[in-house]
Amino acid sequence: MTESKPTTSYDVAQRAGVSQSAVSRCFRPGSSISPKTRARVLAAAIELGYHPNAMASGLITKRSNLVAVMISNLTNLYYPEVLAEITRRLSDHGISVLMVALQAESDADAMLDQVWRYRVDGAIIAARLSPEQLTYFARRRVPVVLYNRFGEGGAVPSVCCDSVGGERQLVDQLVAAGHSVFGIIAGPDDSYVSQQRVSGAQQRLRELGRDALIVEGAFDYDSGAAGLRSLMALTDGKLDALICANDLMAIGAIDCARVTFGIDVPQNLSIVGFDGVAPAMWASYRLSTIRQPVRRMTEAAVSMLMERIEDPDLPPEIRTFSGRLIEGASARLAPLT
Amino acid sequence: MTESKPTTSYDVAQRAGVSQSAVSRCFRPGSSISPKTRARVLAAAIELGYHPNAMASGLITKRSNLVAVMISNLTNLYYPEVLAEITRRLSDHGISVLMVALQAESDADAMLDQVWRYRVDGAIIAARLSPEQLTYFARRRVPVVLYNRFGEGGAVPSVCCDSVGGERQLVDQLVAAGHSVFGIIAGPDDSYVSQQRVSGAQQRLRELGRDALIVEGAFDYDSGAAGLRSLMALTDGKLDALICANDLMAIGAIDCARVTFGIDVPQNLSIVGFDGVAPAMWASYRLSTIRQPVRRMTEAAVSMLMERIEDPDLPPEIRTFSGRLIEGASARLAPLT
DNA sequence: ACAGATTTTGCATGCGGATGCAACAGCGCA
DNA sequence: TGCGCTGTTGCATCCGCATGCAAAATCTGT
Repeated sequence: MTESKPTTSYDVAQRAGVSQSAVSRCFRPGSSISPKTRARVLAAAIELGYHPNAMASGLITKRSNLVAVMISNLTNLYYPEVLAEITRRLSDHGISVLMVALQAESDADAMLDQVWRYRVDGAIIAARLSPEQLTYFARRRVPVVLYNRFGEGGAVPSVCCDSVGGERQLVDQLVAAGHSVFGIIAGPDDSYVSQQRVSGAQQRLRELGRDALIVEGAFDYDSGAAGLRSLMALTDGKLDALICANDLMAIGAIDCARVTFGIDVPQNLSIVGFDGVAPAMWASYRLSTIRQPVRRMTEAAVSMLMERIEDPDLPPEIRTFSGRLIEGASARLAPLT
Repeated sequence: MTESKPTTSYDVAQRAGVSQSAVSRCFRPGSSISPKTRARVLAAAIELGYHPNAMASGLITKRSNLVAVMISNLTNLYYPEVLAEITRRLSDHGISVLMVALQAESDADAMLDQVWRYRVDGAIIAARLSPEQLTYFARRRVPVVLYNRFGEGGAVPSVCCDSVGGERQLVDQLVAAGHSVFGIIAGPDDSYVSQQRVSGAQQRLRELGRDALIVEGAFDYDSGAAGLRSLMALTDGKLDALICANDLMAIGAIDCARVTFGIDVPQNLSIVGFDGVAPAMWASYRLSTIRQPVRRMTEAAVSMLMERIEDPDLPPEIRTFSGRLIEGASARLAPLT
């Protein structure tokens, strides 16, 4: 019962009494094949457990039906959901995912080597790549969609959540609720997402005549706690409203506020985040945050990519989605009148 | 600057003034090639931006250098870490990951079709597959390593965390600390992991002359809360010690205990989990749990798989790793004397 | 029933690279 | 200088499937 040699289209052809071409055409939609032969071939294929060899067909069609999904920090709580969604949607298009998990930025080149070797049809990138690395995709005419990031001068198709708008909303409501001493915990300073969110918040605060102290974090739990400690020191304990560049840091900050400082959140300190990850909804936190519309964003990313795989000459396009404010219970918010 | 046609080994050969074979040998370790030609070829390759076509080489060597990583519920908090580790380790072996995210069990067959088409060299499976589906791997002689699950009668190589031992440890310490009314929130009843953990705990409780009420959950936050409510009702509020089949449910239970019932954890109710996910360490929870040694387990999974890719006739083997008890602060524990 | 219009089918070839084999170069030593 | 030996190189071929083209089969209408 141990079939040693994988079956080829020739085996199936022989079994069905047709030519190899006929077998090939059965598995290629749009080819001219009569229903009768088709049935015979399919029967033989099932009987022999035949599955077309994607490498052989890719070699000749120049379509691998592979898309690289590049994600930097998978442990970010936010990305697993994105990954799952993207994978599912791509497979609806008959496309498989070549997973690329970047650890350090340093190994991006080594990982890209893999990507080139497999002649992926496209890539969805939620990782920090250098402009040169992005240029390579263009040079090789491999369509790319960036996820929550922009390419140089908007020259690369992107799907983004409107960070600026989201932060403005948060700031508006924090200000309207009467907060006075604002702090911001940013992400790593080389992160687009962080830059967007921080400058969005900062700008709106200025417009409303407020100011904020900013400390840098690393998008993780610990740096939320550390950030809060810094800000408490800097403000002499008067910190009133804390804006975190993502949920994970907000959660870290909430815990730190309660445990380390014994502060009541949101009574004495309002904390807001960004992303809308699952733990943000947990009863201990009920984080006030902006939830990214992951479904719609992944749907857009995948369809934009597919369009560009069909027609590589489509112009770049940036689709921005508004997040939804989750009121939560970690901040005193008031609608801006 | 837009290179329309991807460069082939022939292009490189011509540029370097050698034969195509020479180019091929430069990229295939162990081939006989002189340092001089090698240097010339590599220079030409870089100049032309050449990367060997993995589909073409896979076609002839019958090695795709792809491994399928199949994961069912990526949103499980535990798996992203596993995925990241596995991906990293595989890429150290020059192997890329074909990501397969199962949503419903129903679409496993459709996903497997992709796996067969790409002629993956092996698979690491952290998803529920039917015995027949596993048999297909064997029939096609595709090595497989199961992650935290077993095949029929131990016939498939597996890497597991010692659920039974871990649960025994937890139970021992709970009993030693004087708890009396035990409850267990299990996972879905078709989950191996859940079966192991629950029966491990249950068995040890019996050995120590105790008993436990069991309710079923779904491994997620909400079912932790729901499970606690059920158990509180069943025990008339006398529940004393709660054993959850994973951390996520334990976290849900803790929140529910505090918020819904106003119970002090661990003063009036001890709650323990299993896995050691990141949120379990957060200050709001400080969950008492068993941490799976993810590093060692993924390392084992990858090396077992690689060995079997080299030699498909290696006998199946099951490697079990002990988890480490994290004392946390969600349960009153006492070392068993 | 037959010419013409329309599928359906098989043949032959090529995608890009790996590899056995034979030809070849370089080297040491007598 | 010449012989044998080790180490390189090129040639030809094949991996499994897709596809243009021409031949064969089927259908159409009269």
